[in-house]
Amino acid sequence: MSSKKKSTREKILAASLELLETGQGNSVRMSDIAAKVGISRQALYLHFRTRGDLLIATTHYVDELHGGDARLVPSRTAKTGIERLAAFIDAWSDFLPEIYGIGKALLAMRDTDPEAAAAWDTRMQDMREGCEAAIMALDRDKTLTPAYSPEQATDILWTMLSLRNWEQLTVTCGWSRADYADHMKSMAHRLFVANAP
Amino acid sequence: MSSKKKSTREKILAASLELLETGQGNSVRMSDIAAKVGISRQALYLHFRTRGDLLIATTHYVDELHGGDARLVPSRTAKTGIERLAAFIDAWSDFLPEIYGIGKALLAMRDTDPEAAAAWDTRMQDMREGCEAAIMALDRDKTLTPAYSPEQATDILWTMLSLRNWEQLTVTCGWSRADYADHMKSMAHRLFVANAP
DNA sequence: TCCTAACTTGACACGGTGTAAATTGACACG
DNA sequence: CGTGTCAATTTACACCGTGTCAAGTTAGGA
Repeated sequence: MSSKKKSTREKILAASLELLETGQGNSVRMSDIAAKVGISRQALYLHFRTRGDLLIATTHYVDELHGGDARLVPSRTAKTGIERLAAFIDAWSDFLPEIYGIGKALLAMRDTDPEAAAAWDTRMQDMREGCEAAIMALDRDKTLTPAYSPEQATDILWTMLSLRNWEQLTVTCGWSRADYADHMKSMAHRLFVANAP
Repeated sequence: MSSKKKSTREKILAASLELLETGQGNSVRMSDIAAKVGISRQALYLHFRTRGDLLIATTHYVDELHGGDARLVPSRTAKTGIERLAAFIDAWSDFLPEIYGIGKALLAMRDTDPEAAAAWDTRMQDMREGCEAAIMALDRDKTLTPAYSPEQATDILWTMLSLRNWEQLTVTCGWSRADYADHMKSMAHRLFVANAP
């Protein structure tokens, strides 16, 4: 933003993101990133303690690039709970493809790197709050189905919207991004809105 | 079954399964399995070419133990599509916990081991056929919602019932197995049955 | 000019997988 | 009884990716 010539640190983050974005997930190696930046593998360790650190920093970089919270604003200004739910799903549908690669990488490290797991978990926890807010808005409007408690409904919505499900539906089942967004909204409506048509 | 003293191969498979069942997934090493059996790590390679092979063989071992297809029989004998859908979800809910560990391990190897990926994929493809059959039964009864095509409905049901979703709902959200089965049935009903109450 | 920070090269330790060769021990068969 | 075979053993090593370390280079600023 400020300086025209990017710092090495930024170049590393950009390269890391670019490699991750192709969906290679965990198979992106330190040497791949170094090669892409045009520096030695060891130089990466001058900027990031471990691979996990670099991946975590990359997620922050993504937030910075794409304005993180800002994109959820429309969902917060929605009038009804039903509109809020739809707006939230739309915003999330746009965001998901951008964090696909990095998410895959962090998820793959879950078992071995607690820090990476924590980084991903806080992100998903933030997202869960959005789910909860939408469900609560429905509840306030008395349009939440009595079939589930607000907490259960939040669990379900949160799970439905997971990165893995997005991957399965788009990559494996071949759904377009529009299909994904439309059907998720339709599903959420059928699942959570009382007396849905 | 036949011989009282298990062959080393069987002992290996049993040990592998037992370690995997604790949900450690990919972090189960060859040396762990060897130690559990009480043989040397290298001896494992006399029975299985690679770690991937061993994991794949372990999935077949699970099938053998738990009768694979047999448990889906009730769902095939259901009278109505609605009953069939519920019976299928019940059967799957019982099966899921048994393949959790091995599934996690195979999924973790997806990116690096094509054979392991293929082994898991065929399994999931079989399961998808069950989803499809249930959806088709609804369609035949004219009780499938017009909101989704049979294929889309199959995609959705298949995704809903994924191992990852089961993991998130039970492990992370703390649902009991009964909660899982009940809510999945309820969700499927709301999503797929026309004019669901 | 000299200092410093960033980066380089080269070497190495560690952990995990997989390969190879020589050895032991048990058991069956002629 | 010997002999062959088969399972399993030990030891040693190659490969790969991460992470560390030491010593040398280069560019820019005081």
